[in-house]
Amino acid sequence: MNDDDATPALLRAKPTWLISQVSTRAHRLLTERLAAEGARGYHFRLLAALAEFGPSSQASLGRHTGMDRSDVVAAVGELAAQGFVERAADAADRRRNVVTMTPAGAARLAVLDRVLAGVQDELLAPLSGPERAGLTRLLTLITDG
Amino acid sequence: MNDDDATPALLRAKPTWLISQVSTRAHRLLTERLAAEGARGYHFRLLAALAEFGPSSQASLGRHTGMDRSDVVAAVGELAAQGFVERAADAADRRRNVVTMTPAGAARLAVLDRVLAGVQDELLAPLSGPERAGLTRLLTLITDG
DNA sequence: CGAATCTCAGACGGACTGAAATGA
DNA sequence: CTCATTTCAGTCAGTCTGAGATTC
Repeated sequence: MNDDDATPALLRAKPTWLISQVSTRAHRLLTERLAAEGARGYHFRLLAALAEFGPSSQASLGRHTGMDRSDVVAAVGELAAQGFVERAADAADRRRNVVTMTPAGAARLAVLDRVLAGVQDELLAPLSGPERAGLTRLLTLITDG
Repeated sequence: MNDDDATPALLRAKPTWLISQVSTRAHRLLTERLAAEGARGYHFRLLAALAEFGPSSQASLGRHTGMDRSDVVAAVGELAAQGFVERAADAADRRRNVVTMTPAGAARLAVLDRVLAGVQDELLAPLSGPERAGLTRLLTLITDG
């Protein structure tokens, strides 16, 4: 009963299994490291989108980040409460709430980006530099294909 | 509002993001294709463990498949109701339920393994043969490292 | 009118914890 | 007594659906 944690070969051989294993570990790492900063993955996603695309409606943020409309509402509320973004009615289209990143939000994004970079290093520790680039390339082929 | 589904570069560059994207797609494919056979991922995992390690206690199956003890109970119940496994008290250690795969279960495993092979092909369609082998190698390095 | 947006309220399956009962 | 096993109950965060109100 000591070798009881071995995975069946039928499972270990499947790329989908490996991906799901790695993804679970990545998600755990990410959640832990961000929680230590009092943040969640949604916060980084939203701030990154605001930094790249500028002030946006909440619906647009949802599309850019792959988040559900309901979850955008909640996460933007959290970021607003911390002073990292501001919510304001759009004068031109009053259906919309325009979300804008504050200077504090930009600083926050920089901090979280460093946390995320650390997570990449932890996760990919067994891989060399070229191997990491190769992995990124293959994964990108899949998501773009 | 047409290029509204672009992902921020800060996100796209992170291996953890790519892995999570690919994992989500893999999970969706897997769930769909297995549902078309009236099966779930847990069923394949359990049958594969039984095929490789022989009759096992439920706790042991949980360790082999990375499943939670509660979920093993439920999934074994489903497989038993379909006649693919049998549950019997262990004469030697009566705390245990020994789970045994039936001939029908072995046939079921073969069917599900073919379904899973098809899912790999769908997911990795953009990759060449050597690229698929390379991806598997890198992912294995991460999980074993 | 149809379509898009914001918001809340709850569903839904997956991962997990606690605890009780049984027996080694 | 301590530990492992089975089982049920229930928690918990993440994802998503429905519906309503508003505005284009």
